[in-house]
Amino acid sequence: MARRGRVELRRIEDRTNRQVCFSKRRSGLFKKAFELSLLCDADVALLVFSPAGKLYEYSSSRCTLAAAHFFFTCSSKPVLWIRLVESADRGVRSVDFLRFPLSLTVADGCSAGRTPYA
Amino acid sequence: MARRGRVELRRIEDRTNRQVCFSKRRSGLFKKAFELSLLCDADVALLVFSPAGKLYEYSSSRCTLAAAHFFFTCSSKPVLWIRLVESADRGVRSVDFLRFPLSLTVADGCSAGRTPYA
DNA sequence: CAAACTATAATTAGGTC
DNA sequence: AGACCTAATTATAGTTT
Repeated sequence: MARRGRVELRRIEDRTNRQVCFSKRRSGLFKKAFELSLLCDADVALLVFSPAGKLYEYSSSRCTLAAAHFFFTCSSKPVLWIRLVESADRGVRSVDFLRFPLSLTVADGCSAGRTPYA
Repeated sequence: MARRGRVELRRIEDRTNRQVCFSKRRSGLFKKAFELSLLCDADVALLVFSPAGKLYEYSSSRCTLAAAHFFFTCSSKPVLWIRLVESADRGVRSVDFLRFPLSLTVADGCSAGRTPYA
Protein backbone atom coordinates (compact mmCIF):
# COMPACT_ATOMS: atom_id res chain seq x y z
CA MET A 1 0.00 0.00 0.00
CA ALA A 2 2.83 2.34 0.66
CA ARG A 3 6.46 2.18 -0.14
CA ARG A 4 8.09 -1.07 0.62
CA GLY A 5 11.57 0.07 1.42
CA ARG A 6 14.14 2.73 1.32
CA VAL A 7 14.22 4.93 -1.75
CA GLU A 8 17.01 3.98 -4.08
CA LEU A 9 19.11 7.05 -4.66
CA ARG A 10 19.48 7.03 -8.38
CA ARG A 11 17.79 8.45 -11.43
CA ILE A 12 14.24 7.19 -11.82
CA GLU A 13 14.11 5.50 -15.18
CA ASP A 14 10.37 5.46 -15.74
CA ARG A 15 9.41 8.73 -17.34
CA THR A 16 5.98 9.10 -15.81
CA ASN A 17 7.16 8.10 -12.39
CA ARG A 18 10.06 10.53 -12.64
CA GLN A 19 7.75 13.36 -13.57
CA VAL A 20 5.39 12.61 -10.69
CA CYS A 21 8.29 12.40 -8.27
CA PHE A 22 9.66 15.67 -9.60
CA SER A 23 6.40 17.42 -9.00
CA LYS A 24 6.03 16.10 -5.46
CA ARG A 25 9.60 16.66 -4.36
CA ARG A 26 9.84 20.03 -5.98
CA SER A 27 6.95 21.33 -3.92
CA GLY A 28 8.43 19.75 -0.82
CA LEU A 29 11.75 21.43 -1.50
CA PHE A 30 10.22 24.85 -2.01
CA LYS A 31 8.24 24.47 1.18
CA LYS A 32 11.41 23.61 3.09
CA ALA A 33 13.22 26.56 1.56
CA PHE A 34 10.44 28.87 2.63
CA GLU A 35 10.40 27.45 6.16
CA LEU A 36 14.15 27.80 6.56
CA SER A 37 13.92 31.39 5.52
CA LEU A 38 11.06 32.14 7.87
CA LEU A 39 12.09 30.20 10.97
CA CYS A 40 15.77 31.06 10.84
CA ASP A 41 15.76 34.52 9.37
CA ALA A 42 17.83 33.44 6.41
CA ASP A 43 17.87 34.51 2.81
CA VAL A 44 17.23 31.68 0.41
CA ALA A 45 17.26 31.56 -3.35
CA LEU A 46 16.30 28.40 -5.16
CA LEU A 47 16.25 27.55 -8.84
CA VAL A 48 14.96 24.29 -10.24
CA PHE A 49 14.99 23.28 -13.86
CA SER A 50 12.80 20.38 -14.84
CA PRO A 51 14.28 17.88 -17.27
CA ALA A 52 12.05 19.54 -19.85
CA GLY A 53 13.80 22.82 -19.13
CA LYS A 54 11.02 24.60 -17.30
CA LEU A 55 12.32 26.88 -14.57
CA TYR A 56 10.90 27.19 -11.08
CA GLU A 57 12.24 29.80 -8.73
CA TYR A 58 11.97 31.00 -5.19
CA SER A 59 13.57 33.86 -3.34
CA SER A 60 12.86 34.70 0.24
CA SER A 61 11.30 38.08 0.76
CA ARG A 62 14.17 39.17 2.94
CA CYS A 63 16.46 39.17 -0.03
CA THR A 64 17.06 42.80 -0.73
CA LEU A 65 18.27 41.72 -4.08
CA ALA A 66 17.43 41.40 -7.63
CA ALA A 67 18.75 37.92 -8.28
CA ALA A 68 20.27 37.20 -11.62
CA HIS A 69 21.11 33.84 -13.03
CA PHE A 70 23.78 33.66 -15.49
CA PHE A 71 24.49 30.52 -17.39
CA PHE A 72 26.33 28.93 -20.09
CA THR A 73 24.12 26.82 -22.17
CA CYS A 74 25.53 23.76 -23.76
CA SER A 75 26.50 25.87 -26.69
CA SER A 76 28.22 28.23 -24.26
CA LYS A 77 26.20 31.20 -25.32
CA PRO A 78 26.29 33.69 -22.48
CA VAL A 79 22.85 34.93 -21.64
CA LEU A 80 21.73 36.91 -18.69
CA TRP A 81 18.43 36.42 -16.92
CA ILE A 82 17.38 39.09 -14.53
CA ARG A 83 14.38 39.35 -12.38
CA LEU A 84 13.40 42.00 -9.97
CA VAL A 85 12.27 40.33 -6.77
CA GLU A 86 9.49 42.26 -5.19
CA SER A 87 9.45 42.82 -1.48
CA ALA A 88 6.86 40.90 0.50
CA ASP A 89 7.32 38.15 -2.00
CA ARG A 90 7.02 34.58 -0.83
CA GLY A 91 6.05 31.17 -2.01
CA VAL A 92 6.57 29.38 -5.27
CA ARG A 93 5.87 31.09 -8.51
CA SER A 94 6.48 30.46 -12.11
CA VAL A 95 9.03 32.72 -13.55
CA ASP A 96 8.88 35.88 -15.54
CA PHE A 97 12.47 36.62 -16.25
CA LEU A 98 13.82 39.23 -18.48
CA ARG A 99 16.13 37.65 -20.97
CA PHE A 100 18.68 39.47 -23.00
CA PRO A 101 22.11 39.10 -24.46
CA LEU A 102 24.84 40.37 -22.24
CA SER A 103 28.13 42.03 -22.53
CA LEU A 104 30.21 42.08 -19.39
CA THR A 105 32.69 44.72 -18.53
CA VAL A 106 34.74 44.03 -15.47
CA ALA A 107 35.75 47.16 -13.70
CA ASP A 108 39.12 47.77 -12.09
CA GLY A 109 39.60 45.91 -8.87
CA CYS A 110 38.68 42.45 -10.01
CA SER A 111 39.81 40.20 -7.21
CA ALA A 112 40.04 37.00 -9.18
CA GLY A 113 42.77 35.56 -11.25
CA ARG A 114 40.70 33.28 -13.36
CA THR A 115 37.79 34.05 -15.55
CA PRO A 116 34.69 31.93 -15.74
CA TYR A 117 34.78 32.30 -19.48
CA ALA A 118 36.75 29.94 -21.59
CA MET B 1 12.20 14.27 25.38
CA ALA B 2 11.08 15.24 21.94
CA ARG B 3 9.06 18.03 20.59
CA ARG B 4 5.79 18.63 22.22
CA GLY B 5 3.74 19.90 19.33
CA ARG B 6 3.59 21.21 15.86
CA VAL B 7 6.30 23.62 14.82
CA GLU B 8 5.10 27.16 14.91
CA LEU B 9 5.82 28.73 11.58
CA ARG B 10 7.40 31.96 12.60
CA ARG B 11 10.83 33.37 13.29
CA ILE B 12 12.54 31.64 16.17
CA GLU B 13 13.28 34.33 18.70
CA ASP B 14 15.94 32.59 20.75
CA ARG B 15 19.26 33.20 19.09
CA THR B 16 20.93 29.92 19.97
CA ASN B 17 17.90 27.88 19.10
CA ARG B 18 17.58 29.71 15.80
CA GLN B 19 21.20 29.00 14.96
CA VAL B 20 20.85 25.30 15.77
CA CYS B 21 17.67 25.08 13.74
CA PHE B 22 19.39 26.85 10.86
CA SER B 23 22.22 24.39 10.86
CA LYS B 24 19.94 21.36 10.93
CA ARG B 25 17.43 22.56 8.39
CA ARG B 26 20.06 23.89 6.07
CA SER B 27 21.67 20.50 5.76
CA GLY B 28 18.27 18.92 5.31
CA LEU B 29 17.44 21.36 2.54
CA PHE B 30 20.70 20.76 0.70
CA LYS B 31 20.16 17.04 0.94
CA LYS B 32 16.68 17.37 -0.54
CA ALA B 33 18.01 19.57 -3.31
CA PHE B 34 20.62 16.99 -4.16
CA GLU B 35 18.08 14.17 -4.14
CA LEU B 36 15.68 16.04 -6.39
CA SER B 37 18.47 16.61 -8.84
CA LEU B 38 19.59 13.00 -8.80
CA LEU B 39 16.25 11.18 -8.75
CA CYS B 40 14.46 13.41 -11.20
CA ASP B 41 17.23 14.48 -13.52
CA ALA B 42 16.72 18.13 -12.71
CA ASP B 43 19.09 21.02 -12.42
CA VAL B 44 19.02 22.67 -9.04
CA ALA B 45 20.80 25.73 -7.74
CA LEU B 46 20.43 26.75 -4.13
CA LEU B 47 21.79 29.71 -2.23
CA VAL B 48 21.38 30.22 1.48
CA PHE B 49 22.54 33.19 3.46
CA SER B 50 22.73 32.81 7.19
CA PRO B 51 21.51 35.73 9.27
CA ALA B 52 25.19 36.43 9.87
CA GLY B 53 25.64 36.76 6.13
CA LYS B 54 27.56 33.59 5.47
CA LEU B 55 26.75 32.07 2.13
CA TYR B 56 26.12 28.40 1.44
CA GLU B 57 25.65 27.18 -2.10
CA TYR B 58 24.77 24.13 -4.09
CA SER B 59 24.51 23.47 -7.79
CA SER B 60 23.68 20.12 -9.28
CA SER B 61 26.43 18.65 -11.37
CA ARG B 62 24.17 18.49 -14.36
CA CYS B 63 24.20 22.22 -14.61
CA THR B 64 26.38 22.89 -17.58
CA LEU B 65 26.66 26.37 -16.30
CA ALA B 66 28.68 28.75 -14.41
CA ALA B 67 26.06 30.14 -12.08
CA ALA B 68 26.29 33.76 -11.15
CA HIS B 69 24.55 35.50 -8.36
CA PHE B 70 23.93 39.08 -8.76
CA PHE B 71 22.62 41.16 -5.92
CA PHE B 72 21.82 44.47 -4.68
CA THR B 73 23.13 45.02 -1.26
CA CYS B 74 21.18 47.20 1.05
CA SER B 75 23.13 50.12 -0.26
CA SER B 76 22.11 49.09 -3.75
CA LYS B 77 25.64 48.69 -4.92
CA PRO B 78 25.60 46.33 -7.86
CA VAL B 79 28.15 43.61 -7.43
CA LEU B 80 28.60 40.49 -9.42
CA TRP B 81 29.60 37.19 -7.92
CA ILE B 82 30.72 34.52 -10.26
CA ARG B 83 31.74 31.03 -9.63
CA LEU B 84 32.76 28.38 -12.05
CA VAL B 85 30.91 25.21 -11.16
CA GLU B 86 33.06 22.23 -11.83
CA SER B 87 31.57 19.18 -13.43
CA ALA B 88 31.10 16.16 -11.20
CA ASP B 89 30.39 18.60 -8.45
CA ARG B 90 27.92 17.63 -5.79
CA GLY B 91 27.10 18.17 -2.17
CA VAL B 92 27.32 21.18 0.04
CA ARG B 93 30.39 23.33 0.07
CA SER B 94 31.35 26.63 1.40
CA VAL B 95 31.78 29.21 -1.24
CA ASP B 96 34.70 30.60 -3.07
CA PHE B 97 33.19 33.23 -5.26
CA LEU B 98 34.96 35.75 -7.29
CA ARG B 99 33.70 39.16 -6.40
CA PHE B 100 34.11 42.22 -8.49
CA PRO B 101 32.35 45.38 -9.46
CA LEU B 102 30.32 45.09 -12.59
CA SER B 103 29.32 47.23 -15.45
CA LEU B 104 26.53 45.89 -17.56
CA THR B 105 26.04 46.60 -21.18
CA VAL B 106 22.81 45.38 -22.55
CA ALA B 107 23.04 44.49 -26.19
CA ASP B 108 20.36 45.15 -28.76
CA GLY B 109 17.36 42.94 -28.42
CA CYS B 110 16.61 43.46 -24.79
CA SER B 111 13.14 42.09 -24.32
CA ALA B 112 12.31 43.93 -21.16
CA GLY B 113 10.91 47.35 -20.57
CA ARG B 114 12.08 47.79 -17.05
CA THR B 115 15.49 47.70 -15.57
CA PRO B 116 16.39 46.01 -12.32
CA TYR B 117 18.43 49.04 -11.38
CA ALA B 118 16.84 51.92 -9.63
C1' DC C 1 -4.68 11.97 -15.25
C1' DA C 2 -4.63 14.92 -11.23
C1' DA C 3 -5.99 14.76 -6.66
C1' DA C 4 -6.72 12.15 -2.40
C1' DC C 5 -5.27 8.50 0.48
C1' DT C 6 -2.22 6.01 3.52
C1' DA C 7 1.45 3.27 5.24
C1' DT C 8 6.01 3.90 5.84
C1' DA C 9 10.44 6.42 5.54
C1' DA C 10 12.71 10.56 6.61
C1' DT C 11 13.21 14.81 9.05
C1' DT C 12 13.74 17.19 13.06
C1' DA C 13 12.92 19.65 17.99
C1' DG C 14 14.49 19.05 22.04
C1' DG C 15 17.48 16.67 24.88
C1' DT C 16 22.08 14.68 26.63
C1' DC C 17 26.85 14.44 26.55
C1' DA D 1 30.15 24.22 18.73
C1' DG D 2 29.03 18.97 17.04
C1' DA D 3 27.60 14.04 17.46
C1' DC D 4 24.26 11.13 19.05
C1' DC D 5 19.38 9.86 20.77
C1' DT D 6 14.39 9.63 20.68
C1' DA D 7 9.68 10.77 20.00
C1' DA D 8 6.79 13.16 17.22
C1' DT D 9 5.96 15.45 12.96
C1' DT D 10 6.37 15.69 8.18
C1' DA D 11 7.28 14.04 3.48
C1' DT D 12 6.29 10.98 0.14
C1' DA D 13 5.98 6.23 -2.94
C1' DG D 14 2.66 3.59 -4.19
C1' DT D 15 -2.11 3.13 -4.65
C1' DT D 16 -6.84 4.39 -5.43
C1' DT D 17 -10.62 7.21 -6.81
